[in-house]
Amino acid sequence: MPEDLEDIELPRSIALAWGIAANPQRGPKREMSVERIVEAAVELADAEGIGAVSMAAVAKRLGFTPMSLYRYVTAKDDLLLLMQDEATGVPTLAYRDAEGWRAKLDVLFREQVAIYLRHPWILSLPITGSPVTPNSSRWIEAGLEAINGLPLDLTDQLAVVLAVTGTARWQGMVYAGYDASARELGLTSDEVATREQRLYERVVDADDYPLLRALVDAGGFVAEADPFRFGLDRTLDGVEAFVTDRADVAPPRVVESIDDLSDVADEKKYRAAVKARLAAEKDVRQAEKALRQARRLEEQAIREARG
Amino acid sequence: MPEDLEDIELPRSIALAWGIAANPQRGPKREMSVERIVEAAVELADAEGIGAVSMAAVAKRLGFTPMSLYRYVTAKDDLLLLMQDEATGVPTLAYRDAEGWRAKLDVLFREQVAIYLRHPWILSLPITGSPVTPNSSRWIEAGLEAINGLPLDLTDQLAVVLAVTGTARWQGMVYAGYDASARELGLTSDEVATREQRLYERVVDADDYPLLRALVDAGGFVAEADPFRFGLDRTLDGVEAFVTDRADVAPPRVVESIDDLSDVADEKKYRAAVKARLAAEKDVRQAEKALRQARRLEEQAIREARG
DNA sequence: TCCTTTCTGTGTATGAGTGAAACTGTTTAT
DNA sequence: ATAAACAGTTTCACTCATACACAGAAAGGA
Repeated sequence: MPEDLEDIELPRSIALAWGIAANPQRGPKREMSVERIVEAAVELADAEGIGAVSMAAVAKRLGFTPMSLYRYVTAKDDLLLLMQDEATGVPTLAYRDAEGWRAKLDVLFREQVAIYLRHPWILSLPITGSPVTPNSSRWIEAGLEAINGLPLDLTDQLAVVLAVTGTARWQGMVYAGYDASARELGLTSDEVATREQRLYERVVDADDYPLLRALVDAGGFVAEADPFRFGLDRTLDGVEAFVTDRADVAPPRVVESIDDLSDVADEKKYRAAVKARLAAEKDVRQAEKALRQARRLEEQAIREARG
Repeated sequence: MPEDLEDIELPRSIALAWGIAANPQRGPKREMSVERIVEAAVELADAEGIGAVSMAAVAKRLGFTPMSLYRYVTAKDDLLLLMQDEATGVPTLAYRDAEGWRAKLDVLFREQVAIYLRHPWILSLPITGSPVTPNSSRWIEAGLEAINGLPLDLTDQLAVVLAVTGTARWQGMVYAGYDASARELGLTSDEVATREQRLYERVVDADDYPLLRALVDAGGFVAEADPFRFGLDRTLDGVEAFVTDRADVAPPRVVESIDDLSDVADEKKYRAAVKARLAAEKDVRQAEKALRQARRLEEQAIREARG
């Protein structure tokens, strides 16, 4: 590891995001502020897309000349990072009211997707590792809180949070893509899906793509089912199975339990309670699964009775 | 649904991608070709990033003037779509040799990640729904083939394929982001991770982000574990559990079986299905009740352990 | 009080990008 | 043979990020 890694200069953009950048003491009064600039840029991006965000356009919206912005932001990339953090915002507290880690993660997931739909341009910004910004960090924190207490070691916890984030981002990309096409073509989202279905029908032949062709013929791209819902549910199923397996071996790690619970007599009772809860959650999942299956069978029976 | 959706004009870019664009009959011989242009553009993007891909730069690489490209490609966006399809390529046949659907999906997953690392600029192109291009379609086809025979209906099959694709894309984004930072800063990937770790250490405080801070202190961002591996494994676990549950009831659906569904009208079966569904709903309610009880017990145990 | 330093917002300039339109010369169908 | 269709070029109008020099404003030190 080289020397300079041990004491890194904070990049100006990150310092700005955390509000710990040095502010000038002398000179004329500032007429703008980083916050106002970022706000204006976000409004612009929301309204007309990220392509409309030029230094000149942002400055014009604020009533200043383009170059004046560079007194606040060192480069456009800085501005984009700050925009990302601003638009990402923080999770609401709704996830705390949700019962169980699955429901909590689900709330966080849906809020993230909603954000990507509200600010789709976030998805077109270049990613550089995980953004070390305050609001992004809050989402990670919330995700960790949602699964806190599960018998997962720290890297696995991060992996679960990342999986949810990634799924949200993926769904956001696809849906925002539909929205963008819709706006561009002047159609509704459904019509765009229909259009895509038609394109596939026109272009995918059964010789080269037998399975895809079957899927297209069955109307797979205009189905009302939400494929991302399914994917996330399976992922969480997998996590659930994983922690249920480990609940027997590894003790659950609640954040307070790190120092509080280890030396208490009732720890055994506590562990048993957690295990019971996990088992109960699994029971619920299984019962719900059985219910879904029963519903499918019923629908199939209806079709058969009609046909 | 509007009229024009019923018979859509193929967008020129998509027609080009499928090689079914009308070629001119008269006039001077063409000196270039769409393929050569796309190839040159991809080479440029691989070498110097998508930012280096300007019409002028591509033309220069081919020894022509910038405007000449517009005889082959209607706009830069077209070129970008074609580049994406070209760089995406097709899956190798390795997945066919893998045993079992999980291994097959895993091969496809890793190949996709590798592609994103080889052509990271793909990830910065705007997504418009799913790209209706030949190579993208081949990946979907391969994914469907990998899970063909599992007791999943078509929309769920698509959901599984999409989940794997999304995870690959997500991993690609994060890793390519690290690569990009590494190149930009002249560091190795490990050093970039260390740098990020240091930034988090500097900036995340334990009051606002207790769990994230604990993760950072434990070196969670320089851990050698692969969080994406974990996520994908859990997702596939979930899919496996899902199909195992359904295997008892639903017959496996191979592609040929699509049209020989039972067309028997059976009212008795339908009534039984409804009854089963009602029973299942009751089970869910009971399981949820037990879960609530278990949660209460757990909270009580926590309080006792603390007090 | 006055001067120096530091900072603000502005004006101007540069190099690079997309792409429209008009132009010259070539090939093919009729 | 002739006209239509086309290839590649040239020129032009526009937008963009940002470097640099400037005039004036605020604060600190003499």
